[in-house]
Amino acid sequence: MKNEPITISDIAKALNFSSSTVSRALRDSYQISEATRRIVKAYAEKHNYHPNLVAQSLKSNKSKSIGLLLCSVPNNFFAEVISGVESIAYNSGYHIIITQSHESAEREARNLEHLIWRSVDGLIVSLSTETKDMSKLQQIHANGVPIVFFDRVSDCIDTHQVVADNIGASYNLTKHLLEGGFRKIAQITSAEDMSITHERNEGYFKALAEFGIPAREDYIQYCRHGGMMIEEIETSVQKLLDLKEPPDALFTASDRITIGAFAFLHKKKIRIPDQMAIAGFCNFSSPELFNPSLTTICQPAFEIGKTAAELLIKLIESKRPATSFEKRILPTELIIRDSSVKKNKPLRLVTKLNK
Amino acid sequence: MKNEPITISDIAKALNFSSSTVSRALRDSYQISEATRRIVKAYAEKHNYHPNLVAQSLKSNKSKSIGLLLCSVPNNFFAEVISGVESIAYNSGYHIIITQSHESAEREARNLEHLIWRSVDGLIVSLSTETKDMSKLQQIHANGVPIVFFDRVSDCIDTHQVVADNIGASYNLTKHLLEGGFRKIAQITSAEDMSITHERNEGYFKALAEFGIPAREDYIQYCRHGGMMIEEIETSVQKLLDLKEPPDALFTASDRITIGAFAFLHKKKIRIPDQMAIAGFCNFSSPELFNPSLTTICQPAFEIGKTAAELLIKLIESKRPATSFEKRILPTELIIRDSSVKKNKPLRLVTKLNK
DNA sequence: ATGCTTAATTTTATCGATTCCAAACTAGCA
DNA sequence: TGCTAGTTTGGAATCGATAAAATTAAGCAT
Repeated sequence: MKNEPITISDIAKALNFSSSTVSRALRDSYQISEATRRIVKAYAEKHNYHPNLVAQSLKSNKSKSIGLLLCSVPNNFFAEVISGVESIAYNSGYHIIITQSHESAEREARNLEHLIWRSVDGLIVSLSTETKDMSKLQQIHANGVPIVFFDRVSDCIDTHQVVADNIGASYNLTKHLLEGGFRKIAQITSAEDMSITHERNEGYFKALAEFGIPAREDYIQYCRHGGMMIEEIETSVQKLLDLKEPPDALFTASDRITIGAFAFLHKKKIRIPDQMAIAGFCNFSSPELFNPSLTTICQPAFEIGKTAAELLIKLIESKRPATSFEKRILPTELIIRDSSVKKNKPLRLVTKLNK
Repeated sequence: MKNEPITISDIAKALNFSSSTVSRALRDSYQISEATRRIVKAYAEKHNYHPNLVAQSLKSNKSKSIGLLLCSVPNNFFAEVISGVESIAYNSGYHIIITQSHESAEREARNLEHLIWRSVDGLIVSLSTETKDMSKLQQIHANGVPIVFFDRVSDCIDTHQVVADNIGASYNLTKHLLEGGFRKIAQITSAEDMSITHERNEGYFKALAEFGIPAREDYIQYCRHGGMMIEEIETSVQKLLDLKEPPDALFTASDRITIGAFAFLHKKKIRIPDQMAIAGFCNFSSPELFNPSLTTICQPAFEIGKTAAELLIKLIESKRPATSFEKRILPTELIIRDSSVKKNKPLRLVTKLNK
């Protein structure tokens, strides 16, 4: 039961019209008689005609595809972002092309090139921890390819940004630890010069300042590779443990770092939260099942993906180039569990924090 | 610094050649003089020429893209599969188009249609739990689109299959429970008529039989939606708990079911493993951090993705249609942790099982 | 000088859809 | 009857790359 797709010229031949008439009829052009339109459409329907998207792309110079540049697919945060992007893109007739940088700037550049060859109509980008040189992305943007940043954003390019409320989230988490009686709160975070690192630092400092606690430089550990390699996380925790005055609580500022540090404390048989409390950003599933259950900040990853896709598609489809851009800041959720609450004062509550 | 991509005819005009000469020179055709070839290539290199893939697609009727049909991206197993597929596809010049069925047969059919309009060169498919009607897929296959199945496969179409060693894995896990002294082992598994369900049942029955233990029908709970909705998992566990003779161990036959059942036991304050042992398939990260640490079967998801992509690309690029197909069965890893070991006999070991 | 072979390049058609331009036909009106 | 305006359709070019067919140029033997 061969069923080769039929083309406009097949229809034209069959009905004895010219292909331009058929094309116009199918697209409801104003200059086609009602009768012709009906005949053509009926035939197309009956023979299951669908336009050849490749040919349309060539003609229109639009590929109806969106390039996604992110670190890693098997990472709950990014997987949910992808799902969010897909949900919007699918309904608007776009498909998405996913590339992974694995936190390598070089791989990121290659992926970018690849996506441009694929002639994507726009890009949704979360920068790698290594990225320093923004010139390639700037050039692409200058050439008219719309870009929307999410999560790890950059101000080097004037465009939309979609992020979680990083400042608010880390402020609230740090405050929660302070209110719980912890005073020596260390932070393990991503590479030093990323947007999310700055923002998460800001909230952390703000909460400390409010409690009159001076921020100690040796209480902040940066993971240059964002926790891609487990060693850098373990080294960071170990450094903190080895301090003359080790911290009593850890604020871990990314998914991988949270899990890695938690696992390392386990391995070292350090009692949580008695010897060391721990809480941090984490979109991994089921932190409530951990031992002890883990206090986390959960980012609205699906929403971030949806929002980024909506903004990008609007950019792509708008007649004239946009001139004003927005930074969408989405609320996070702090879920307090056992890992950050001293045993003598059991507490278990869920707070939803909006910016 | 506008930098519009240049085309073959741009080069042709600039160098005073015809476009076919340029095309052939770039493709190292035999009938082009060495001198011309060098001039053209130098110019192309200098002006950063890259062929327009859309035009190539239209001409060659190859899109250099692979359609991926799976349940859900934010699911560690599938996310790792995607990553594996991407790693191979990227190096072979293919890009992947991902669609999610969310376990809905109707959505699956729509996605399939969408992928065909996109004129993908081949499909990598894991069926939804709902899928009954294979006719659409069969028709697509009959029309010459190569397909490779993974995980949830079907024999309705004669093609390659890539799966984990489901029989071996569930045999080994059941045997482990039996050797640990458990005798009333229930299974919570996916929809009844899926390949993976059959295979996982087979291993479970085989181990029971070896120990002379009759399989009880009321000890097998099927989740029609594969655990998509948490209620069906909770209902299944509750039914087992409500039995006159409730089981003493649970074998959970999919990622979501494992996590869902574990969480439900937690919620019901059932002591694991004293009151109820639990162990099952799970590709989620860090089950060793759970309370108690969770015995799991981990599937080689990344490898499954890689293998499926390799087989598919071979099918796509082979001159004549393949006539013989293989079923690749990849080894799983059983990691025994506390959730399946009675307290009085502590044990902690890692076994790697090959088929 | 003529014919024949081979090498190098150009011309032209093609993939499928779209669109500019022109042609054909129908009404309406002086 | 003739002319204009409006409606409907066909022809041809286009997007960029490719390939079959045609052309040109050069080399060599008779």
